[in-house]
Amino acid sequence: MSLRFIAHLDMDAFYASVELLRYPALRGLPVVIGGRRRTVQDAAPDKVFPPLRNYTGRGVITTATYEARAFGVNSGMGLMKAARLAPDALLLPADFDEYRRYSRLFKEAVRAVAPQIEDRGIDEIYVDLTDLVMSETAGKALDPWLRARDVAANIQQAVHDATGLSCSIGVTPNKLLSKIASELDKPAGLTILRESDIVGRVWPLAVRKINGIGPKAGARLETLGIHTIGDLAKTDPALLLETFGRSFGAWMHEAAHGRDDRAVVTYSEPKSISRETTFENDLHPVTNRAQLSGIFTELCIKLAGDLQRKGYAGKTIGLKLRFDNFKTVTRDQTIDEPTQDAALIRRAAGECLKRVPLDRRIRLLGVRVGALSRPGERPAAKTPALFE
DNA sequence: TCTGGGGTCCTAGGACCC
DNA sequence: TCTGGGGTCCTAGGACCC
Repeated sequence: MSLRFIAHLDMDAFYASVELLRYPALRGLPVVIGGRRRTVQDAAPDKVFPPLRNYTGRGVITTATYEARAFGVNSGMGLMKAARLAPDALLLPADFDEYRRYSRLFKEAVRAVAPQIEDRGIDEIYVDLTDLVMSETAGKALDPWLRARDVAANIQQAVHDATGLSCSIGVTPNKLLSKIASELDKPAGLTILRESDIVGRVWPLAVRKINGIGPKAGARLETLGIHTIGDLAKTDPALLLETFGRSFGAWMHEAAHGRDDRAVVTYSEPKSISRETTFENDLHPVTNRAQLSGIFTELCIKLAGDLQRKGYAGKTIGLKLRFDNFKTVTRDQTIDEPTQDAALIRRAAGECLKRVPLDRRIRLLGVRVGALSRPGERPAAKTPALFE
């Protein structure tokens, strides 16, 4: 594949930064976002947000300001644990509508500068800058990497103008490296990595910095004595294939050498839509049957609403249960026709539930619809030819 | 005092068809 | 009775990501 210029843009402490725009007095203080969702009461002008120390419940941190992160708290951490580390940090409820609004704003601002965008969730995107960079430098004695840096700086400025928020950008020849690069100089960083920088800048990093190597694979690599990306790059590929399987092992080897030819995908259809909820207290399938049933039906109604609003129907209905020991089971069932109807979803999910042994308390219940199609279109109608 | 909610992708076995 | 080689769909679980 010929040389590309791929950017990864990551908003800095996104949810927390949006809240600081609304509550500038909190700037400079340790603040975490998490727990329950924002309610109308939270909008009161004299609203005082409580310190973490008094928190009870099952919430986790979705974002923390850099001042809060200094106490060792981070995304995904239980709020109870975070309260021990940073008792004086302020806890704000999450306001996803507002974050989505800012998400649209920053993406529009980027699109005005560079239109080839791949969505990676609410606060990050990949941007393919290749055409922009090449059209300006082709046939001229300009270093395309300097041009790429200028474009990235323009994007950061455009995002700040549109939202008042900062972001960090990495620009490299591919998505894998750009994802790593954007993290190297947060917040408000702009990091350029060329192929010749891999050994010096990427190899010293922990293997977990590779997007796709998570807690499990990271731990297994540790036991093999492989700590850094450089260690991984120098590992005999045969050992990786043996330990992690043909596909994953080969991918790891390529990733460690900074090789990745995935395209920036500017549009994709959703594969599934789901709703799930964790209860404040674990519920017993017999004793709390009525309550569970009510929550179950409500999830199906919300899910049906999501499907209708987004214009999808699906024919694989899935159920998810998490028990008090955190063990998770799923069941699914494919029905004859795609649906977006709450009652039909509820019925199919109810059938799934009958196939799960219920001998423990339940902490989470979820419903999912997959095999999506747009109603009106048949899902790739397969009319089997009779004689073939 | 553990561990949210919404997703994607991969693997693997079995059914079923040609 | 034993022996094939695909291909697709369905289901369950798990790793991983934001």
